[in-house]
Amino acid sequence: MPLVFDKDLCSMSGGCSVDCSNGQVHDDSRPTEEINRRTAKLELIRNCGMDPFGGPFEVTGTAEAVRLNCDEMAGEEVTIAGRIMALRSHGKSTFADLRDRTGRVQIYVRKNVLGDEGYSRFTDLLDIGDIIGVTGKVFRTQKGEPTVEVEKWVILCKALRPLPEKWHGLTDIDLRYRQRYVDLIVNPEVADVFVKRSRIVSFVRRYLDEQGYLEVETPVLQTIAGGANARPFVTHHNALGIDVYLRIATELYLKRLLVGGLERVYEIGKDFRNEGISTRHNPEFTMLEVYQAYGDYESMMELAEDLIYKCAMEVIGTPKISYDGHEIDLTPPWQRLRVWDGIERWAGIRHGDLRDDEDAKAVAEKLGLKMDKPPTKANVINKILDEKVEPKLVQPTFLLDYPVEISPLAKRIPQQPDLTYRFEVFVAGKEIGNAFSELNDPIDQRERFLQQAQEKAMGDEEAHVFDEDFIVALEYGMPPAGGLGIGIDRLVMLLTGATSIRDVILFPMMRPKQ
RNA sequence: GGGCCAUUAGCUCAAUUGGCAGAGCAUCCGACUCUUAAUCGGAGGGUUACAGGUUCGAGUCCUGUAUGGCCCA
Repeated sequence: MPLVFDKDLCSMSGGCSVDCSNGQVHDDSRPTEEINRRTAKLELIRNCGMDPFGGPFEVTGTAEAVRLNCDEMAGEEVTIAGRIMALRSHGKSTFADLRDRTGRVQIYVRKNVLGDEGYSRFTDLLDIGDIIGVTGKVFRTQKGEPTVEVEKWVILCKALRPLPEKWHGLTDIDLRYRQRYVDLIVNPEVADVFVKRSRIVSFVRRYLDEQGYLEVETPVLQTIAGGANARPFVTHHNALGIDVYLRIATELYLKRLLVGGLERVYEIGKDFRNEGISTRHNPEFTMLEVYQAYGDYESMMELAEDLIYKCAMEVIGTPKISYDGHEIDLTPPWQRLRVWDGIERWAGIRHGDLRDDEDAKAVAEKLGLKMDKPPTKANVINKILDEKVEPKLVQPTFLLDYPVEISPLAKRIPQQPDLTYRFEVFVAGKEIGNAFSELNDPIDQRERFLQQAQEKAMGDEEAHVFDEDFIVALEYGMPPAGGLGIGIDRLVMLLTGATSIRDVILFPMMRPKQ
């Protein structure tokens, strides 16, 4: 079907009978009519001596600067660049909204300023979604809107696809995640979340750097995926002819660095766990792990509450946050609650009632727990914490002194050797951190690994793997230390109010279409 | 893994009991030099996610598949 353009434009470009059905790609997934219309304009733009895909362009201002300093800048010439988000044409003049990284600003184009040709080029060649640069004087309209009256303009990139509707934007959740770039263009609050995320990560680095921690990078590809209880992704190294795993934690390598004398190290990076996807889980996620020689889980509690409190102050300016209907105050010191006190309080089970696997079976039955794993002591305790205790921990809470069975890398409490110096941090019922006094006794560590190997043999695919080399490292001597892990995605969720992890990950894992 | 729900124009959504598939925005044509969800007049745009089935007739009912969401495990 032939497209007919404005008569002036056609004469200007020396005849432009554009037939879009001719030689155009037809793909069901493409809005072909609109794409063909816009594609046809590329030639017209070139005929006008412009490059539809532009080149470098120097700006002297931003949308935000014009908006904020409109009156001071009135009459001044400014050059800005951005994407056309809206067009309001009035015949011989047109208003448009231009958006750059700082926000939106209105521009005003008039025929008696640009001339007949300049004006018709603007209206005929440009569409919503195109990126342009403009130069003009700042003024305030009668309605008070800060505006740039365009004297010169240039196209910097022609957009071939139309943007979603201006008012509702893009709401289809599937499309928003798959085409995050469109989401970012039309839903400004999405960009805000990722700006905050960047500030959070940047603050964490600054905070730790200032306290003398060294940022390091340890292997993502590992032959033994340890440091956590989770199933890894498997891949293959061709030259070595071996399977390797994507890491599930950085723990064991960072502790090797403590052996090596680095004393204060941290890593911020991706971990990968081969498990389900939910509002709290993405298969790849960002984890902070920090290790402090000569510290313990007490010093890690101080670190965790201070770091997160100061991070909130830095990024959102207040320790009081609203999250999922809860009003939460991150001001230290945070509540401390021993695991067994929590279990007794909310499940009515006492430490002495759950000593071994036999007790566990009875307890699971008594509480009516639906166990998807064998009802061992470790699994039943985990289940009780998951279902009965953790959801109650709305205000920031350190849950302390975890059973040794579910803490294979944490140091035992000498007076209660079935418990460890380990805590998890909960806010709004969600785990955001995990820490312990690190086990540095190689003999005990070997026993723990053996215990885990037994669990694995009994069918627990998430049990910790045996890592002989790590034990060798411990045999060289690792200073007593505290270690802390904080899920960066969870922290970002908390500080941005996001209830789905996918809202704080730019490109969350999605099943491919078709 | 199980249950429930959703999928209709580029986007956001309607469509009565199974009876002609619609609106707004976007697009195209026309008018308009201070609008801002601009306005006014006109036009085009659909394999109703996909594959089957029931029926005179299916967006609507049934079966299966795909993707997503929520809940449960």
